[in-house]
Order: sequence, then structure tokens, then C-alpha cells
Amino acid sequence: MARPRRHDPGRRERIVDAALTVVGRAGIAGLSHRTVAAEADVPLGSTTYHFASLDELLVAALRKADEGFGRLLREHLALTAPDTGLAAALARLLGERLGGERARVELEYELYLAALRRPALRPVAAEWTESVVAALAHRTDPVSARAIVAVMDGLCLQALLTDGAYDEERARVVLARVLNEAPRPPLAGSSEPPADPPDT
Amino acid sequence: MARPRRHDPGRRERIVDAALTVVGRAGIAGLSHRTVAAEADVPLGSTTYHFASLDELLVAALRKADEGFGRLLREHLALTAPDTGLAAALARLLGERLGGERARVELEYELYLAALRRPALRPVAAEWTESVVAALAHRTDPVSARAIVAVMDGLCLQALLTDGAYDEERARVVLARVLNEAPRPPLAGSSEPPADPPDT
Amino acid sequence: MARPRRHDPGRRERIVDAALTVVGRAGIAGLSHRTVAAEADVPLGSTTYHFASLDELLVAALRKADEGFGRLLREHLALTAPDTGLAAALARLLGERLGGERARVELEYELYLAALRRPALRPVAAEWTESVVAALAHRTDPVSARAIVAVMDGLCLQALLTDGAYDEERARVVLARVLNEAPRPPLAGSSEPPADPPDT
Amino acid sequence: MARPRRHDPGRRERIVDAALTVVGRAGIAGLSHRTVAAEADVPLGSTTYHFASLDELLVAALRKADEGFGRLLREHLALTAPDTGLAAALARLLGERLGGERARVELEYELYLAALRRPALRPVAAEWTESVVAALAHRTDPVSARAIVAVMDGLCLQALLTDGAYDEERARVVLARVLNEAPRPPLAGSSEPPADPPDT
DNA sequence: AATGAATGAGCATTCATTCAT
DNA sequence: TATGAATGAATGCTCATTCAT
Repeated sequence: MARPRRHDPGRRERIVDAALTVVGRAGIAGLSHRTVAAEADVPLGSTTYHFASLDELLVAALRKADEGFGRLLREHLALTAPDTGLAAALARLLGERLGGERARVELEYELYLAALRRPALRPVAAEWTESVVAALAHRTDPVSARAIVAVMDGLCLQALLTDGAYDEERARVVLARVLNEAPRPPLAGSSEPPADPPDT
Repeated sequence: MARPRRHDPGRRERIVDAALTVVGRAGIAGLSHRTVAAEADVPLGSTTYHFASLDELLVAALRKADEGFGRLLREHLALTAPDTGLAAALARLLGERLGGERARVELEYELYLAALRRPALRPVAAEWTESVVAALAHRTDPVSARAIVAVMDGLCLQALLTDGAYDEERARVVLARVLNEAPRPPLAGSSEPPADPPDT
Repeated sequence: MARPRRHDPGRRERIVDAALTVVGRAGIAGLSHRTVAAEADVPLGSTTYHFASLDELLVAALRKADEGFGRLLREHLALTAPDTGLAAALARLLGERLGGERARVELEYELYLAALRRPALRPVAAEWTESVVAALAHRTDPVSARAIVAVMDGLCLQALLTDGAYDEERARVVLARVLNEAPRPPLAGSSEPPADPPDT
Repeated sequence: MARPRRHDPGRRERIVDAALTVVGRAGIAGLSHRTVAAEADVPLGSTTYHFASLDELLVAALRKADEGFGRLLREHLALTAPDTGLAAALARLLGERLGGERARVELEYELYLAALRRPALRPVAAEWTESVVAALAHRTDPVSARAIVAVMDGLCLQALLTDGAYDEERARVVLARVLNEAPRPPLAGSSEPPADPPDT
């Protein structure tokens, strides 16, 4: 009588969304069957029914976040003026996200990095990488793409972990170097040697 | 009477070491006043006495891990043949660590990344970055050094998070590009142009 | 559609077997509709359908174990050389089982002893006793047979509960005494006087 | 403010007593930190503080029950008329207990038998046996004493498990046979043949 | 006849923290 | 200054059972 909510399709999905909300708000440490049940407004037993363990729930959450970013990245690249260098496009994307939706970026990285200690998440983390590589496939070679993922991760983390400001231009230069794009304008503040050969 | 351990200098230090051991074994999630007290073989009350909160303990642990890596990096660079490129030296160091002391690397990254959600750790994470930058100071400019830190982090995480193998040669090439060192042998699988000017 | 296993005769039987397996592995405490469904590879609902309560399932399991032991006992007695004393034959049987299939003996006793707290099992436990008494019927009188059951239980439990070794010769002597078989050879290790004064 | 019951010596003891009460009422299956806390009227955390696991609590409970029975046995033997045979004295004791304090006997056996599945209890179960053996030390030899323990266990269980009535005279005869006390008067109700062929 | 979904109760256990000494 | 005892809150998880199909 209290809550006769039998037959609720899409509940599984709602639980995953609630998990993302909870992790975004309180971190993975704040994720529990209880918190997620409260957030999704479902009975406690429902969360354990659909996700026998928290790891299972984290896997679903990471995969969902993953898909979100993959889509975003493809859209961003599609919308970028074709004569913009890939490095600049990516640096811009990072800048936009770190500026405007920093919490979302934090959430994604927290889930992604959780794979460090949770083997169950590792395949999904690998999918994440592959999904970005795939999105970059028609703009650079696979090896460079993989390097780009590492560099973007490193740059984001540096901004996130040290409370430091994200410097888009600097990011662009680093990405360009990795891509061997023309980094003509010398890196600000750097005393680097005169020049590099043109790219592509 | 049972354990008359009054006046035990160095106990604080032992507790920090125990914390590192515990995190290495069970992750930050496995760190508690209790587990660390058991590992250090001190009374429970002693851990709360010396470190009022777990964050305080984590700060001390991260700083200690930090110092350890800083020292290691300096030694490694000092021992490297002077004609070896910086990129090669760093790629080698990462390879050695990921091969032989992967657990230690995992531990360090877990503590370092915890700053994502724990503001108290952020200054220490920043110190870590600065310490690496300092160690690289006489081999490259500060801006490139900072980029190098990001790239090394990204490369390590890629290996750690996806269970993927670490490819030292590939890492060397990426680092060389970021440093603008001559990546003479073209990146395997890449279709990059012939050459770059020598470094150093 | 996923598992079109409609019409599966023998499923009830398979569930009972699965229950025995589960109890053998994890004890009665580990028996649940879920564990048994997983072991039998049938849907959860199937177990509750065939056995409305766990007690019902335990009754079926105990009865099956019971039949197994009854058969074994009869065979063993039939195969024993006719001039072997009953005590020796039984002591040998216990020794063989405690040596070679200790886990099975544990399983049987766990189910049998569960009757202590589960009235529903008591009739089946009584059947067990009767079944052994029947198997001994042509070798001794019913009263002695009943005593023999008690003694065999006590001896097995002593071995199982205290991790102690089972001493077949000692068991033979005790059984022989109970059967009034020639107890002539004094109990090994005993320094008992030649006789005891008549009782009461 | 709610219950400022700090400093309550003897609480540990009270918890063990509560455990015995709970097991007596609801069986080991009914024993939980919660039920025992409620019975002892202490906070839940107090039970886990004093007994980190339920096994620890069971060990303490079994040991306490053990001591109780040991004391009872010694007293009973001391109070028995010196010319009463040991078999008769023991059969009488069992009869009294199964008649007047059956619940207590059930409780003791449930704890004792739990050692079957809980290795942690096995040493205590062994202590139990030894304690009975010791109590019988001056009335018979150790080997017979150990046999007596097995037979008493078997007889009690037969009564307890099958809801059958306990027949004191029959028990006396069996015990007397095991003790080699003069079992002259043939087992009541038995139509046993004069003898069995000598056993090997 | 058979079963997947659902749920509220309960569990053992761990924990940070408080407090009296 | 240290520390053992104590405790209320919370956690992940399992479960018997119910119900709609």
C-alpha cells in the first residue's frame, strides 16, 4: 500500500543516473546502495536487485559517462571549423569543459580513475580510451591518438588535482607537439630553441 | 602493563609508514584508524592522537611518497649517461617502475589522485608536481617540464588503468615530441614526416 | 525465450541433489533458495515452487542421504566375510568412511543433527535410525541394534567434532562390548582390573 | 544522555549469558549481534566490541556451558551412593537431565555439535570431552572414559533427535557393557541369542 | 504450471569518534 | 600525554517471500 510501484520499466536506467548524481555530489566514497536508492527514489532492495554489487553499478555508471563523453567529443570535432588544427580543437574542448562543467569532468575522472583499484572497471576504462581513439581516427594515426588521450588525461588531472588554472594555449602547444602539428609560435615563457619543422 | 610502550619516538613516523603499507595493500578505501593501528602495532588511540583525521594522515603519507619519488627521479637522472636524451631517460624510468615495482606506482598514484576529491591533499599534490619540475630544471625549461609531468602521468595511468602493457619506445617518442627532442626513428605505425632537429 | 526449459522432469530431483551439494560445501547455514537455484541451474522461482519452504527441502535432502547410507551399509555387510564379527565390520566401515569420504559423513551428520532444532526433520531422523536397525536385524537383536546406532553416532561425532583421529581398533572393541561379543581382550591401553563388581 | 552506562564491568560475562539464553530460545540460527544485544540490554556496538565475530562469542558460550556440565557431573558423581555402579549413576544423570532440563541439554548439544562446521569451536569441543573424561578419571580408565563420552552423546542424541523417550534402564545396560561392568541380566526386551562368535 | 521482478527485514561487520582515566 | 572502552551510525549484502504475468 505504501508504495505499490510494481512494474517500473526504466528503473535500472534511473538507478544508474542516480549513481552518477551521487558520485558527482559526494564522490565514490559517498556511493552506497542506500544513497543511490534515496536519490533514485526506489526501495533499497531494488538497487541490490538490479546491481548485485557496487562494482556492477560503477561499471554501468562509468560506461554511461563514457558514452556521454564520446558523443560530446564527436560533436565537438564535427562542429569545429575544418581549418582549425586538431590540437587547438581539443585544447578548446578541454578549456570549455574545465571552465563550464568542471564538476562533470571531475565525476568522469573519478570513475575512470577508480579502475586503478577495481579490476572490474578496467575493461570499461579501456573502452573509454578506445572510444576516444576512434573519435580521433580520421584526424590522426592510432598511435598518436593514443598518445593524445594520455596527454589530455595528464593535462586535465594537473588542472583538477592542483587547483591550478587550465591554460588553453599551453595545452594546445603540447598537443600540437605530440601531433607534430606546427607549433610555430614558441611556447609562452619557454626558452625553447628556435624552430620546429612544419607539420603535415 | 600489557604494553608499556610509553615514550616511543618515531611512532608518528611508523604510523605514516603503516598507512602507506595499508593503502598499498587495500587501497585508500581500506585505510582506517583501526587498520593502520594494527599495521603499525600501536594502540588505536595512538593513531587518532597523532592524526586527528584520516585526511591528516593521508597528507603525511602522500608527502612521504612524494619525497621518495623525487629522490628516485634525481638519482635516476644523475646515473643516466649524459648523452642519453631526457625523453629516453624518463621513458626508461617509467618502464623500470611499471615493470618492477608496479604496486608502488599504483600506491603513489592512488594517493596523488585522491586529491581530486580531497582538497586537503591538493597542496601536496601540487608540491609533487613542483618537485618533479625542479628535478627536471637543468634539463629543460619549466613549461616543458610541467608538460612532461602531465604526459608521464597520462602514460602511467593508461598502463595502470587498462591493464595494458607499457611500451617504452612509444613513451620515449611522445616525451621527445613534447620536449622537441629529435624523435629520429619515426613513431611506429605513424606516418610522420622525416625529421626533427636534435635536442640538448 | 532466454531459457525455454519448460517441461523438465527430474528437476525436483536435481534440486535435491543441488541442496546436498550446497550443504556439503557451505553447511546448512549456506543453504538458501538462491544458492540451491544457482547450483541446480534452475530459476529461483523454481525452487520455491517445488519446495515451499527450506525445511521441506531439507527433509527431502536428509531422506536422500539416509537412503544412500542405508544402501551402503547393507552392501558393506553383504560383502563382509561371514566370519568377521559385526563389531569389526562396522568399525571398518566407519574407518573407511571417515578416512576416504569424510566430507560426505560430515554432510550426513549435519543434516541428521539439524533435527535437533527442526521438528520437521525429526521423523526423517527416526527413519534413519530405523533403517540402520533394519540393516542390522539379522545380525543382532533390535535393542542392541539401537544401541549400536547410538555408539556409532557418538564415535563418529567424537572424530568429527574434535578433529581427533579415528581409532578403528578401539571402535571395534567398544562395539563388541555393546554387542556382548567376546570382549575378552582387554581394551588396549586400559589398566582396568579383571572384573567389575556386579552392577546394582 | 540516553543511556550513560559507561564503565560496566561484568558486561562481557552478561553478553555470554545472553548468548546462551538466545541460543536456548532460538537456536544458533537465531543468534545475531542484534538479538544478543537486545537480550543483554547493551548497545549493539558493545557486542561486537567484546566479541569481534560471532564465532568468538560461540566459543565463549560453549566454554561456559562446558564448565557448567563438568561441574554438574562432578557433583552428581560425588553425591551418588558409593556402591552404585558408574553406569547406573550416569544413566540416572542423563535421565534426570533429559526429563527435567531438556532445553538445557538441547542447548549444550547444539553448541557442541556446531563444532562440526566451525573449526573455531573444535578445540573447545575437545576440551568438553576431556573435561568429562577427567571427571570420570577415578572411576574408570581413560580409554573407557572416552568411549563412555561417545555413548552418552549417542544416547542423548537419539532421544533428542527422534523425539523418542529416553529409557534409563536400557542406557544403564549399554553403559555397563561398555564399562565391562557385569551386564549379566540380559538386556530387557531383547531376545538376543546367548552369544556372538568371538570377534577377531 | 512456472518464473522474473521486486522489496522490506535482517545480517555481520567496520568505523570515527567520544570519554574517563 | 596517551589509551582502552564504548557506542551509534552506516555499509554491503543476502534472503524469504510475494506478486503479476
